Amino acid sequence: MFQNCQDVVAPVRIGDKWTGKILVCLGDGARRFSELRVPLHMVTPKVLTESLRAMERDGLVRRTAHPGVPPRVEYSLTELGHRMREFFMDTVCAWNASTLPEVLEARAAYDRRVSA
Amino acid sequence: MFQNCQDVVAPVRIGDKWTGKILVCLGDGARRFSELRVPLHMVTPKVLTESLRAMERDGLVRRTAHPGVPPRVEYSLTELGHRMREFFMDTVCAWNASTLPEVLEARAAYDRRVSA
DNA sequence: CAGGATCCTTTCCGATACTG
DNA sequence: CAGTATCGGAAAGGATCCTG
Repeated sequence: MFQNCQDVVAPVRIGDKWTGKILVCLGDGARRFSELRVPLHMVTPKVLTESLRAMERDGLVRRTAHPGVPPRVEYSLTELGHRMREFFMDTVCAWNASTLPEVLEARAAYDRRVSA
Repeated sequence: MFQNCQDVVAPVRIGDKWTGKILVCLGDGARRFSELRVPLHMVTPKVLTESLRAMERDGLVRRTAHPGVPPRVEYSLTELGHRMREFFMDTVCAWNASTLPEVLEARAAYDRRVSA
């Protein structure tokens, strides 16, 4: 799902470590807190909360708490969040992917030089 | 010079803290190590070296050492570096700038809500 | 002049445990 | 379930001093 956005090599980043992936995960609909943790490799609740709070503050994400027990909270993208996701996927990830071969080759060449 | 790329609020980032600014500074020609430090608010040599090394390794920057005493080292953008700079300025910074008002308003509204 | 070496602070992030 | 609280390690970034 994140083939084009692997943070291992991507030089262009958005928000913190999880912001981009959260945008993608929420791209096709609302998700609950626990549902989000799965595609995010079981990121700890603390960190996920921090990322979601920041995104909510920036107007990218909307938090909807359904009353009752057990609690049920859903996160979804705002209109700005959707635009941010499009920009991230179509522009940033696309550009990262397109330049990746050049960067990798440059790194290999550099490493060859310094180790020599 | 960095009006559209202020890292205070920019959600989209490139490389480390100084990468974007270095790209811009080298945009209109080669610069020496010390020359680079000025527009970068006297970033310490250690950090600047780290950033430049990473950019050199990624094939964004070319390092040219002119022999003699005192030493003279010039940094310039590679072709990939120029393309990266264009992408950064025209696409990333432009997008940051265009969404900035919305983000700031969202933040203000959020802060008003939580402090209330 | 162009950095390398050291030390230190800050920030990010993960692990674990607990709660309404 | 959806978090919060606390702790600890790792990494980023900066201050200061030193060197070819």
